[in-house]
Amino acid sequence: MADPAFAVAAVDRDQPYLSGLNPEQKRAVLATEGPVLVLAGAGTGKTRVLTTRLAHLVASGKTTPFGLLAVTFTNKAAREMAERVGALLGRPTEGMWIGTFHAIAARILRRHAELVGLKSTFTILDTDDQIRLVKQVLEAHDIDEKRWPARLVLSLIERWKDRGLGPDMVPREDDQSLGPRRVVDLYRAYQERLLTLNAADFSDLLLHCLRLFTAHPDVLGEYQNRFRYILVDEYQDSNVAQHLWLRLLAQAHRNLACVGDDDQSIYGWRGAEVGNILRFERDFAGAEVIRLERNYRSTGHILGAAAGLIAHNAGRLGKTLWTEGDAGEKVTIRGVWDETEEARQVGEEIEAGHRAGAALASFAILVRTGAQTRAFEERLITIAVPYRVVGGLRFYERQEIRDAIAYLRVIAQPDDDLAFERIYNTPRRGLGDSALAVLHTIGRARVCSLSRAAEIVVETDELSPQRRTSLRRLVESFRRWRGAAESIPAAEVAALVLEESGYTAMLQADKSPTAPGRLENLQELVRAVAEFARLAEFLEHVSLVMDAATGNGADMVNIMTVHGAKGLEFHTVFLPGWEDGIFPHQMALDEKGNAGLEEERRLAHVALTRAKVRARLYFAGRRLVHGQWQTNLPSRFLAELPAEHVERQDSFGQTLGNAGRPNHGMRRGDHHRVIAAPAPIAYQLNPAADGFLPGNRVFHQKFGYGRVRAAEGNRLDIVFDKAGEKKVMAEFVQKA
DNA sequence: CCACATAATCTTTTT
DNA sequence: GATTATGTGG
Repeated sequence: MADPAFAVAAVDRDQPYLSGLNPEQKRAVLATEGPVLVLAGAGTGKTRVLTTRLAHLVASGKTTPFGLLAVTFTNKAAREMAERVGALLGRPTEGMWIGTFHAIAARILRRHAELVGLKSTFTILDTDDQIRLVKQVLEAHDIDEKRWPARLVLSLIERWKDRGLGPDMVPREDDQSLGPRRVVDLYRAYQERLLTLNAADFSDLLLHCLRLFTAHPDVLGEYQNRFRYILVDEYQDSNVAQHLWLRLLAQAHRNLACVGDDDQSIYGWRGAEVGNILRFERDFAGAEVIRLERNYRSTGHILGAAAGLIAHNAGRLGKTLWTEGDAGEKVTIRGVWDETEEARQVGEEIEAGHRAGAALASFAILVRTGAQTRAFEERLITIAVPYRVVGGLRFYERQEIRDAIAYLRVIAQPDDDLAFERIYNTPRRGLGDSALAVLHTIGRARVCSLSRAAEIVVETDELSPQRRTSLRRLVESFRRWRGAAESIPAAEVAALVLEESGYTAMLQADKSPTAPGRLENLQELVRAVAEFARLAEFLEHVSLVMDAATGNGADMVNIMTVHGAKGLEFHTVFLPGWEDGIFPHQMALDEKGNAGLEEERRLAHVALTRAKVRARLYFAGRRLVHGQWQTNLPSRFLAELPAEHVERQDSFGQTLGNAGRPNHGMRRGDHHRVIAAPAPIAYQLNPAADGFLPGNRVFHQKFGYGRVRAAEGNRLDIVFDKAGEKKVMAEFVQKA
């Protein structure tokens, strides 16, 4: 069964790729059969183990690349893994499935979409689309958005989805009432809407897969047989749905290796379930557990500080990182007056280090929240030190990029109403809410997309002449662009669309300082499209590979959130804002109590272990938050760092011991007592749309009374008493 | 329907 | 402080 070429490699008993691995790492590579859990602490060579293991499975002839599935959380991790495995094997990883949970689930789903009620061309929605969809659902159910913001409702829905629960599986006690409705009702409506839009959100990729696998054992069997060996990275970040998905896929061969670190689980707010990793041995009977504890990254003091901190968490699997390296410098703590001083001190140290010959890229400033980057950016600009903000505003999330993509989506997927709504009046073409309402009415009546409704309505007199002309131009443009998409390369289509839609012209006319940058971004988008032959392929890439061009190799200081820094390492790490309320963040404390605090502590642990040689912690006495001064106490985490590994370096001399300080977190959002609103006054459609005959007297909301001259299906030719002859949809008139 | 002004809410982290 | 919802006048 194995490819002979690989069998030859298996004869090579040397297995040179194993050299240089420590005993535990080697065990993790060679334990190929049965369930395996590799607990890999920070800096213990996890990636190396993962890639070597994959290479070993192939080189030893246990399977061909075809039988391998490697799952990661980020696209970056997937790319790196593919590259490194390819390098180890000396050949491309063709046939091997390496990708994120979502990308792999999408790939499977595209093949069997019909079995779950989707067309294989389904669109993958981003958060923006999701919010707009929830808003529509809220509106349709007449729920006050002030009391129940779309974001909140969506997060409730997402939490269920993360747990693998469809609308019919939600336990009643988990549901909440929103006045006349329950959240589950909205969830159900939301899912129905997604199906009619032929769309899936991110979580759906997995949920639909789960349904597919359970309802169609033959399909499941196909994948079970194929994937002889399954490998999962960052297992501590997996949610319940992902866990179920893996379990189904691994059932046949039971060769499932999960690599992770419970101490680095920092995505609980996104539905990640630490329990997955804590329960692994119970879920997969006979699992072998391997601990990687030897750290190759950080000095002794840094590891000691991190270990002392994380020891305050209960419910760990327990690992102790150790190193043979030097103790190095102690971790420093500095109290500063405010965030300006904080930024100034960091800036000075970077400048001094750089003068002494250190590369700028060896410095990282890791913040708890994105808003904290500003002070540092301002400071670094002032002292002319180049920096990059990693993961800030991502390329594909910029407004102009999403607009452009929305155009492409409507071309490739005429049913994509959300994309259509986004751009049908961008740039301005005199089409507002009222015109949109007409399209919606037709869309509902005819069970068709807005795009299609637009095509229909321009043949009638439903809209005022200016608006009809405007809409007709748009409809004709889309027709033309769709034709073009058949014959010319995708990138040319994109360029054509931006030009002909007037989008480029709109930005050129825009005098705001951001406009030139936006135009450049659009050019970059066209370049990105050029890497794909077909528009659909590009769109798939966009929705799944949301990470932007990672800053080129230029020598710059790195500024990013701690979340964004996971998996990275730097010589010197600055950790500002270690204050209660900031880090740990108040919201984490308020919403999830002790569990939230523990997750924050793991986050702090991740932050510290990014440093190879030097870690500098800061806390400020006061700080401008939302334009208001806020005074904070030093983070309780500071007091948890073992004294022998840290050094105070300021003259404030405040004590850091503040353990046991009660947390009187204020609860936000007092959303009880929802007032029942009256039923909506819906525009009543004439249910008997057909059946109009020439000569019938009819009444129209806008045009008044008239007489049918000709009828063709739903399209009527009516001579109105006052308004004259008009073409009108039957849905809009009543028999008089 | 659009442009401009004012008001409110926001920021925890992201595939 | 900045983005976004709402209101007013053309």
